Amino acid sequence: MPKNGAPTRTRILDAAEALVIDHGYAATSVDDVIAASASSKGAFFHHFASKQALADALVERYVAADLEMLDSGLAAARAAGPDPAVRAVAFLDHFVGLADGLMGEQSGCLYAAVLTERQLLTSQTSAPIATAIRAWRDGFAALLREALPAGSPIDVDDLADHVFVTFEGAFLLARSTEDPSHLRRQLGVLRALVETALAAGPQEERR
Amino acid sequence: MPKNGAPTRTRILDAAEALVIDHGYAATSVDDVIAASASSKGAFFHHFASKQALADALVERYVAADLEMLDSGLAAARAAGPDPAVRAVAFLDHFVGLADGLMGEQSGCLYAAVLTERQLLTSQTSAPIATAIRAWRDGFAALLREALPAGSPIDVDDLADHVFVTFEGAFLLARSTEDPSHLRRQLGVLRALVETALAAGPQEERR
DNA sequence: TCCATAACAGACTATTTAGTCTGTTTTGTA
DNA sequence: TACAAAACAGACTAAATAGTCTGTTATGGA
Repeated sequence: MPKNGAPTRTRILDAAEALVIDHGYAATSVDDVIAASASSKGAFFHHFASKQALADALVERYVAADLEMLDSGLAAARAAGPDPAVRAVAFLDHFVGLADGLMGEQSGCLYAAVLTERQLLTSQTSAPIATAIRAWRDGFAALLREALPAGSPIDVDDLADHVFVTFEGAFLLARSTEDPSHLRRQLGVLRALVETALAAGPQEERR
Repeated sequence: MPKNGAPTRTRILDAAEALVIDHGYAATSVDDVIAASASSKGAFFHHFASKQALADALVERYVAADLEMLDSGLAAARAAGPDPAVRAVAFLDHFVGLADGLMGEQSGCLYAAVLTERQLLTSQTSAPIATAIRAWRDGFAALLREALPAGSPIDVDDLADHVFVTFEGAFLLARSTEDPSHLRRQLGVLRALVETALAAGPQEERR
């Protein structure tokens, strides 16, 4: 029996992730997670010291996957050619293409669930999320810095943060309207707006 | 004593709103609300039949205030002059101006708290939120329809929804970074992007 | 001037919840 | 081939939680 506990741990994490994204952390009881993962009290507290430790592990795994998704976008941008504006738009296009697939699996984001509950904000559980947000900003800002016309009134870091803002806002919009296509549509809006902003010539040459 | 229970009811709603926005609905106990509002079990269940009924009243009041804020933006747009593009940008400018004030009072949005918990989504509590989102979309879309250049690839409804998306995304960003200025900054980004998109001539005349 | 009732106050209860504790079953390993 | 320990299984517990119930008090209308 003690050959390998990893599959059980993964089953618990999978069930907990789905439940927390859908119901929220406080509204998800340990017994709910146990039932959904077909495990037991013993199994749960063998793998996680507390419900808090589950939250930590959940966020850690989710952030790792998120950073991989960021990297795939940065790779797509580099593969789009040498032009900075084309690269920046390709970065956004990459996620427009992924959007429907992301919403198919589970129609929500763990970040939103964690960030709306103070008990998770104060307990270092959310610290990796702040790191991920920073990575998305820095990654896209590097692409934008070379692409934005000189004299643009738009702050590069703020525009880079707008990718995260669009993701999270679109997840909430999709939940309220029960229309999962909103993630793709909102990322498409951002793509179109950024493309126009990058196409606009240097501000001082506008007539 | 039974002169008027409205002040007590308001105190309970005020305390509950702050707690739910900060901690989430499930993480806020009725006893927490009672303590924060300096009332009692008797007072609470005299004014609200259940915790669920509190959530309903909370959302109803919040939506009413939100729709008033929308109207103030539409009024500001009309007051900005006859030019459709100027009006649309003035609408966004209005909220850029309000942003820091909104974050000062309480650094979060009830919508995000409600939309992340399934139990509130299934119980009609969140229905007024969907109505409010629709009102924001329709209100801003009407302004945009006249202002967007012919042949723009951007869907008017989706761009209109992006205001809600920016608000909610920015609230989450602000909570993660503990920097309340993000609401103003992200609304500023949206304003600048929309201004550029509206300034871009009709798509078929671009060279 | 009553007195029905709105507006509370607070003890009490049934259920839920996170976490504990005692066992049991397999292994990898000495 | 013992055997220490990982990997569970599940009964049990103390605290928290939503909601109830019995009072009490002060009005405003008949």
